[in-house]
Amino acid sequence: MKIKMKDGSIREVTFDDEAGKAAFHHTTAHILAQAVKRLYPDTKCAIGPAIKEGFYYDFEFNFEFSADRFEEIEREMKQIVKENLQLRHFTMSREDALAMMEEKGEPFKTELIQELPESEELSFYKQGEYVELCAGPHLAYTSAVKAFKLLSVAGAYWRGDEKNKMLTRIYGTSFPNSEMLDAYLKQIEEAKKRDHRKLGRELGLFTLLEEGPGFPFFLPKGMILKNLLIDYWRKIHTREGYVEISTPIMLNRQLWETSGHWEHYRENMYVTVIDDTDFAIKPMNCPGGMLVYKQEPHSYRDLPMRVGELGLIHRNEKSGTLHGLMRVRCCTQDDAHIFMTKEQIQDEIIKVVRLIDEVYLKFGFKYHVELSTRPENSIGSDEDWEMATNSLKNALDSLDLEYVINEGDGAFYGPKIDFHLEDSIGRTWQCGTIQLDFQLPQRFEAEYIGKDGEKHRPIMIHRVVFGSVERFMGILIEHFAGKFPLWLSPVQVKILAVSDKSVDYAKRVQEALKKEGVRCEMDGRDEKIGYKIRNARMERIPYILVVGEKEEENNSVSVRKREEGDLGNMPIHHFINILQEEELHI
RNA sequence: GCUGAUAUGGCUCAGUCGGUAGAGCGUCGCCUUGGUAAGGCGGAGGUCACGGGUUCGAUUCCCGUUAUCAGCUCCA
Repeated sequence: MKIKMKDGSIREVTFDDEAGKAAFHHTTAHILAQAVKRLYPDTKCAIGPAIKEGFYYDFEFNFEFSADRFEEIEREMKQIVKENLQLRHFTMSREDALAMMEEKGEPFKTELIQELPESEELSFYKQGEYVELCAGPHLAYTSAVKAFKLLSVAGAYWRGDEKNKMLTRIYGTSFPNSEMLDAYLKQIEEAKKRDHRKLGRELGLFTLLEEGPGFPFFLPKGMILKNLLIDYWRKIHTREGYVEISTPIMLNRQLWETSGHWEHYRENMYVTVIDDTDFAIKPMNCPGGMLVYKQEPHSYRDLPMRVGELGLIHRNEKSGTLHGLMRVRCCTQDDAHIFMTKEQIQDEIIKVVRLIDEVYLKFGFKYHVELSTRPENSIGSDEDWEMATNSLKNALDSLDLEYVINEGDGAFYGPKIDFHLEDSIGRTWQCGTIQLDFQLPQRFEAEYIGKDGEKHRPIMIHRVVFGSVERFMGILIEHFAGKFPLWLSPVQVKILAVSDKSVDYAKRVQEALKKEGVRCEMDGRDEKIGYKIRNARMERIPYILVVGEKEEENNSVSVRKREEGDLGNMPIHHFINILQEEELHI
């Protein structure tokens, strides 16, 4: 297909090219806006870009808009596609453009034009009666958009600022043919089946109740999973030279004033009063960690000190942001604070990046990295911020890691490297983070004695690998669709007795497996074997053992593997070997 | 927090244009002793999220609250 560039040139692209796909979606957004203007002429148009899997367009309607109107709009869009309008590019002077948008009554467009550089000729695209301020590129004709669908409607702030008016955003997607559209819609449906909230209920992992919005309850099987993740975490952190501490959940106001949280994070903190003194439930572990560091004097020989803490933190997150285990009000951070000298910064950051990479690789996660720089609401000197930011940059560069820069998104005390993981429908969630902090050691007057016998100020890294155990579990559940690797499965083996004649034998098999540390359950219910298999399959158990009179005769088990199906009959010890070869425990 | 939508047994959902509700799965009991994805019969289980209002009467209509869902803003 052909697309028209801003300079008037024509390029041949395909839907598989990022640029081609974006132009395709973007053109569909224009078709949507044109249809909306035809149907509801008083509607104001804001912006309508292409996004990863489609497009959206923000409108201001003068009536209450709902998805009931999608059908009507889609019909008009089909008409526009059928009309096969040519998309024509042209430029206009600023004055003419302003006059035109004034005349058309498009205040958002007027605002956009006013902010574009004065000298520049403004780029427009026109299809039929519809004209749009737009840098393009676009498809040459509307008829190329053979298949599209409006997907959802939601509010969105004008220019992404919550102080601005809220507009109505319509999301949709489009493809060169209806087969591709159907395949996409089907894929979305499939992905929804992996939603950790749904699987969490089905597999009995966790629950969220109205009694505690954002405060998850972990059920026995979810607790096994959580504890296994923590076991793994402890194992690798011990190997990497970390020690572990635990600090109180609640500490007095004075501490939070010292750390700066009282001033910078107050609205997210739960506060209570004890003996007339304000106490805050910790939203972060660092101040407690600082107090531990200060318990005794330190020598440069002690550094770097890597101090881990699986800290239970509470944050008053806005109600509309809560999302299953991904966004909660109470979670366990797999935190650690590393105290070190300036010379050790680079090395330590590299070590942490490598550790995070190792862990994500272990689970087969794809991730992307962002470097977040100084925010507006920050503390500390320009020099410190520059040095901290450069240290992070240098570490990433020396590891040859790709990253994007997230301007102004750092913590109030320092810049950070963030690791983002994808959920089942492609939303990304920040998990691991490495934050460099010069401020807290100063505020707490942390010290170490140098080689020169003088007192020096250590530098601090805050870092998490999982991020929060809860969010990581959410990602994990969706990534594996509940089919966890053997070592992580809450139930590794389920033994099914063919009939109640074999229940005693099934129990003996269970005992034998338990001796090897296998987490196994036995289903001795008065049900047919096909039914029990179906049940165990739906529970995503890695190995199912069918045992009946035949097996009892020769002390064997019939093995059914989650991914491969029936493996046939074998002696119990042979089955145990199979488990051990597959990584039964970490 | 904002915009919109939703809230009916443990789960997934019907339903009532206003006259206090139904299915499948699950659960319990009985029958069945069954060999690799659902055997049969029967029983129990619901203040229709919560609080107001309108009405002779509200699960149904209206208002408010809470929670959930999608997105925005914010964030691990």
